[in-house]
Amino acid sequence: MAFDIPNRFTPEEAEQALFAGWESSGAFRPDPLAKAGRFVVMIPPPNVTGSLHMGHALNNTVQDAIVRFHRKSGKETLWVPGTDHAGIATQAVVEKRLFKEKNVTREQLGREKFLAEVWAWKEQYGSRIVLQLRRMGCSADYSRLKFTMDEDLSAAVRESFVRLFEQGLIYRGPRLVNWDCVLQTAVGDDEINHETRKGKLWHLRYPVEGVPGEFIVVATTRPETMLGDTAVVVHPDEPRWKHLVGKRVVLPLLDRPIPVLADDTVELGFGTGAVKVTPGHDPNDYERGKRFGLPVISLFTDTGRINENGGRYQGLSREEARKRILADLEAAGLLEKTQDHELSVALSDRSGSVIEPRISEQWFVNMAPLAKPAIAAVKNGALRFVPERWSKVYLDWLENVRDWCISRQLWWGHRIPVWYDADGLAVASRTELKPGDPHPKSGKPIVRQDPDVLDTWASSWLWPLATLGWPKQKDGKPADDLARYYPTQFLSTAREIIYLWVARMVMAGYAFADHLPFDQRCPFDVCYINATVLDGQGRRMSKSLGNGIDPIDMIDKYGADAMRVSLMLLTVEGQDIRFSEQRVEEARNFVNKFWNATRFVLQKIAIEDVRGAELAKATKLEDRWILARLRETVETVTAALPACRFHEASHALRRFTWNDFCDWYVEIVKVRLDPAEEPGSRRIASAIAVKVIETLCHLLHPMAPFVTEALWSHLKQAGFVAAAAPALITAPWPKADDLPLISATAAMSFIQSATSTLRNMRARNGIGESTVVPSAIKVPTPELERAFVEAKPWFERLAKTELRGCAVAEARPPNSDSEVVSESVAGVGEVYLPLAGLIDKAARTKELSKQREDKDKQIAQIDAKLCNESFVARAPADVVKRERERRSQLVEERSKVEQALAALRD
RNA sequence: GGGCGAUUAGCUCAGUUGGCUAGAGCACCAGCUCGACAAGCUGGGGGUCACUGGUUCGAGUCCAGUAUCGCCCA
Repeated sequence: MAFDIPNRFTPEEAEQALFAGWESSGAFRPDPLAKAGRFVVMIPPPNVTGSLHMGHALNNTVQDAIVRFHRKSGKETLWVPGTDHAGIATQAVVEKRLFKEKNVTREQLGREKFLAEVWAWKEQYGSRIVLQLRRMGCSADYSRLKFTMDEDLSAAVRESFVRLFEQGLIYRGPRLVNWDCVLQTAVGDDEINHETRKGKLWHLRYPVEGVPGEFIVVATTRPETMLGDTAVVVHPDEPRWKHLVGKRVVLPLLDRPIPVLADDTVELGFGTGAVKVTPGHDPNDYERGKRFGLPVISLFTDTGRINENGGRYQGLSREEARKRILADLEAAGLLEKTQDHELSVALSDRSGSVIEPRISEQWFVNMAPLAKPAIAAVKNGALRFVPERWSKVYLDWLENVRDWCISRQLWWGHRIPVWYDADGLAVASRTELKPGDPHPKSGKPIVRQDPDVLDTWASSWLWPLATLGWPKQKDGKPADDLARYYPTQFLSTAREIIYLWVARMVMAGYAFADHLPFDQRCPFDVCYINATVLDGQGRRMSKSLGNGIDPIDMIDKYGADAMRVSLMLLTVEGQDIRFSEQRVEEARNFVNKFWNATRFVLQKIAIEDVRGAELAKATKLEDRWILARLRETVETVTAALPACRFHEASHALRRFTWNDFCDWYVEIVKVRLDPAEEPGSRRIASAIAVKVIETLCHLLHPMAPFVTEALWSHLKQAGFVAAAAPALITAPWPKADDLPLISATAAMSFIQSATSTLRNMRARNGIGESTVVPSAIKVPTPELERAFVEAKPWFERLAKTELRGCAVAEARPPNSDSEVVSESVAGVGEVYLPLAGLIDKAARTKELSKQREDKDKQIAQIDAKLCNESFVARAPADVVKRERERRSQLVEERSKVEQALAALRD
């Protein structure tokens, strides 16, 4: 016994030490001596308040697999990790906590003290998600860990703002925004969830001016907004109302006359056919208002109460106002009817409150000029999406891009670098201005800084640039990392943020990476869009459903490798995946299978048993076969991994490891690994087993880094690994060409097939596995006759049989069961199992008759093709040839079945 | 309303440019403690490839339409 390792891989004991070993050896840092080019990846920075969910687990498994593959392929590899400050989410978390623990609001604390609290919170809890990435085994360069609120990244944000401001691409103005009345800030479209709710549709009567008793009826789901109506529009062809176009109606309760206008965007025949227009509180009406030049009335305060424009309703909340207004309308006889109605309600992602569209002063970026090069990048191939179809989503958004509201009425975030003098003249500045400093434009004293902060995306769109040091310069040249590692090669992310983040990063690349020629500024070559991880029943994982799976739980239970491998096995390009704990368990079983095969081999042999073996001189069938299969597997995985075909790579590895290596090769050579075996045979079998295992360590390493590193170190410790590399993580990726190109597939698959066939015959004749039975085989070719001479010992062992005869002319022994063995290349043969006892003739006759029927059917199908003149004339010659060969093989199979039937009758 | 995706075994899914008898894992049934592994081994059953047309010598694969489900945008 050369070496012993436990019979189970215990991730909980191994993972931490392996990870520490990688990190302390510097394996995660880029190797400037690497010769095969560079490979750089930016992590999509997770939210600093967050914790790892299955989406992160998948995305980071993908990145780590790709990164590890390229690192092992000899590239200078860098994966930059980090987190973003998630303005609104983080502020909400800290506010809630302060109120709960200290019963203070942020207003009571004041801006400075509150921000100190947020930083304290971040120091304490903000590293959680990064620690979780490390538990997954992510091989990012943690010495370069970045946070969007770091000083250097903040300087980048300020630089980008000032540049755009000076180019006139940033402006401030009143706009309809999504207002969160609880958090009292504008929120982005992406920070909103839409929910279908039951509500009501109220039909309101607006009296026509000067025509007592005549009304226009409008329908609304939000009657309280009527206080802000500035017009009523009807379709020009609407029979009920078209005669009123050009007249005015009197807005009830406020007695304000408003015009009746014709507008062909009103849906004809829908609802009452007339629409009230509230430009201050409805996005569609806002657009309408602009077209007609209507006044915009804002009705609500920051907290969602009716303001001074609401007359006697001032001070009421939205809910109270609705009740009072409906009661007052009803009393005045102006409420025609109330219907039940389903409507879509916009809710704030963070506070859960109903979003109020509201006019407010905000900062915007003029996006159209920035979008142009980002559109061109995809069209000219500088940027490629995988799967390709996502490029359409990207282009659709960019081609219809709207200006970006970048201001948020929050405290946590990058404060807008704009200062005002007493006249309100704004100036953007790279350096901090203080009250009293002269205004760079007017010379008058500065009186205040803009109170707002920037949208978090306004920092994350700079991520690939800012993490590498932009805009810092050294002697007029870009920072070292920026010059060396920008642009990157690969981005892996979720489809939800294709426009929020991906598109904006591309824009920022073209706008700001001015140390490079324009056409080289795209921040990454490939954008891989991940699958969505669904639960076992195909539902999204969500907190409210409680169906989420915590990846850390999976790691605790099954190990990081198992979780990663399960995701790799499930990840088919472009398809969503249904994930469940059972999948992790299956992957764990696979990891353990490989572990145990290695354990077995290492128990049997030592380095002395392998020395001097030359794989290229292997002559035995099983040796040549497994080396050929190994070579194929290296080729498959080496092609599939960098192309993000993770399912293909992982399945090829599982199939080869389990079904070829463990089930056949190891079983076949078990005896040859024994010290009693003839040394030459033992040496070559041992060397091949070690070669397969070592190669599999490399191939599996990107998806299962821990177990492969652990096994490889066992191999190394036992002296089996010659590589100079200190660890598998940086050891060179195997090359298919280093494996001998020899094959024995046809004969091997015939013998494998014969083995299975005999096992099957034993089972159906009720022969237990401990009984060795005699058998005979009729083989199709003299070549197989020879192959069997060599393979006989292991065939007998694997099929638990004593092979009495094996020849082309082998005769059927009397009173025997038989079965056809047919392999497309090797040909048709037959396995005989002489039975001492009785054969169930009736049952067997029935089975064989069914087989004969099947053969007849298949022959008839082929005949139909071959008799078809256009098939013979038009199908490619090799297809026709294959059909002819197949037919003769079937005829032979049929005649063997016929013979078996005849033998039964005797 | 517009766009995208899916529909193949009981379940989850593969299936290259159309071409051998449509595959895998799980589940199921039967057997196995054989000195790597019961997280295992051996054998087995199970499919009208959603439906209707079309193109083609040939369609799970290409085209059109229908149905159902899911996602995104407005």
